[in-house]
Amino acid sequence: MQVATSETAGIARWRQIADSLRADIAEGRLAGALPSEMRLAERFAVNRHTVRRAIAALSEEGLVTAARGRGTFVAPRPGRIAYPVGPRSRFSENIGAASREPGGSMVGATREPASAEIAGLLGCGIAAPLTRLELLRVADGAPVIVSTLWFEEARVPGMVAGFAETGSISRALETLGLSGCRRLWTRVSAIAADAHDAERLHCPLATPLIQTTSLTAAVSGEPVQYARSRFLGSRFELLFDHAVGTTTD
Amino acid sequence: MQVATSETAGIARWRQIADSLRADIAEGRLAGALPSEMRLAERFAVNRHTVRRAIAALSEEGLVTAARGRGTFVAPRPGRIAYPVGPRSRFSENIGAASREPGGSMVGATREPASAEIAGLLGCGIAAPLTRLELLRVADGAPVIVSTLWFEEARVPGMVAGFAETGSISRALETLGLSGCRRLWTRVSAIAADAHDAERLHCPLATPLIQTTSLTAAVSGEPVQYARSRFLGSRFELLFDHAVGTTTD
DNA sequence: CTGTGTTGTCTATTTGTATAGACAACTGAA
DNA sequence: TTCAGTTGTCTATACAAATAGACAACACAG
Repeated sequence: MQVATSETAGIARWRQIADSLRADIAEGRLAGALPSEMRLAERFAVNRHTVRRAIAALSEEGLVTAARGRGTFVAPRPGRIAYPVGPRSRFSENIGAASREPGGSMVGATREPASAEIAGLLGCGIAAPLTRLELLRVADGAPVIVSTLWFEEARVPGMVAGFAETGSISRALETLGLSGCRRLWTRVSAIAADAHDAERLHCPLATPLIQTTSLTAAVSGEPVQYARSRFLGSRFELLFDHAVGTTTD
Repeated sequence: MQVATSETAGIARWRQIADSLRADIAEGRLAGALPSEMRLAERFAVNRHTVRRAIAALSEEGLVTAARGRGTFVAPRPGRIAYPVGPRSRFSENIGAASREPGGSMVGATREPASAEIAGLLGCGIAAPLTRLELLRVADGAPVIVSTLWFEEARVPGMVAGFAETGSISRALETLGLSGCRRLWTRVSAIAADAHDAERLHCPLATPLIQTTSLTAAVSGEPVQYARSRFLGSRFELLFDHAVGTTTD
């Protein structure tokens, strides 16, 4: 709720106000009618036009709709999706469980040599040929997750065609005889959306994203997939249940 | 690596460049000497002065040091701390395990009535008196985590004094006969640092933060603590190990 | 020592952001 | 119908950001 008064840290005041209002909407602190432009201008200690600029941005994103004479209203929009993450959690099931329509598509596929990092994780040779897939996941038609997946070609061949045929990574793995794969671990950090991801996710530049990396292994324990995903922070809350005791200690 | 060319989305070009370079540094893609200002200006398709402005910001943050005639260099700085999160993971142990000096202080303590949300989580009455603590955690003297903790006073009395005496939440709980507490679950999202947290964490406004909420229970299963924490995204990577199988499915 | 490369500083201009004022057009309650 | 409240639009000005050019000061290799 605070807007930097003098030093703006390179972020326009209107953008700060838009971000603040967006966060309030995401956290459920703002719903229905927004305070009037004049009220918001007082609250944020800025000129009314600056508030208008912020609201215009939110309107463009579809988060609010303004009506002359009546006010500005938060558009009906689902809150954060509680997204469970575990050894076998899957996008379609999670989204379906949240009563959203899951969907997605492959937006890129390429072949590249394994970097030292990925080689170490997948247990393959440095520079071994990898298949790299770029997936865009949507919920109710809106893009929400961008993922980059890496598979070693020798061990997991034909994933591009497999995904094209089955529309699902786990089903494509199954057709390769790799059923029962499980995620070994997930690492989570937070980043700001760059122009590339912002375009894919239809969000403003520098929107906070949850970034995860994870390693998935076959039943044998052999790593089969390394993935890096970016979730819209305002749309997701990853849920890790410690009830059975995650063995980090 | 892309800077918005025409429409800046309310984020100054210098800020975008600073953010991009900061991310590269955080991900280990940039170390030692940075490309020269002229080279960076070419890469980002901006005037050299704009690059200088970005570097000035990073220099202010202590991420880089510039030397006339020699170039600009990434300051020695630890990468991301892999921070395990589980039922019993604790700040001091995690930071110590990462060979950093843990520290911290209570920066705020207040009493407030339980909101419906917190009442539901802690299993107490709405408007029941809560103790709310604000903690600032540092690693090697640098602030890295801001946490807000809530305890029901009737069940967990005197936490302010307890933390003041012991310097630790878990030890304060132990003096109340609440040993063996465990975290039941952790939820993770990503937010942008507001002016308040930015000041506490000594980071630029809107820096991406990992936000977690978690519920901790006594051995009896009775909830004793609800916490909300904000971690610097560039300094942390939360690690969730699924090896034993987190029961989210 | 010279020349190339790099950062640092200064001046100037253009563009974007923020502020200000005013009025139009619409809404909804009294 | 009137009036207070609200958003929408237009014009104008001040300040910050971005760009441009030039030169100084330093580093380092040949």
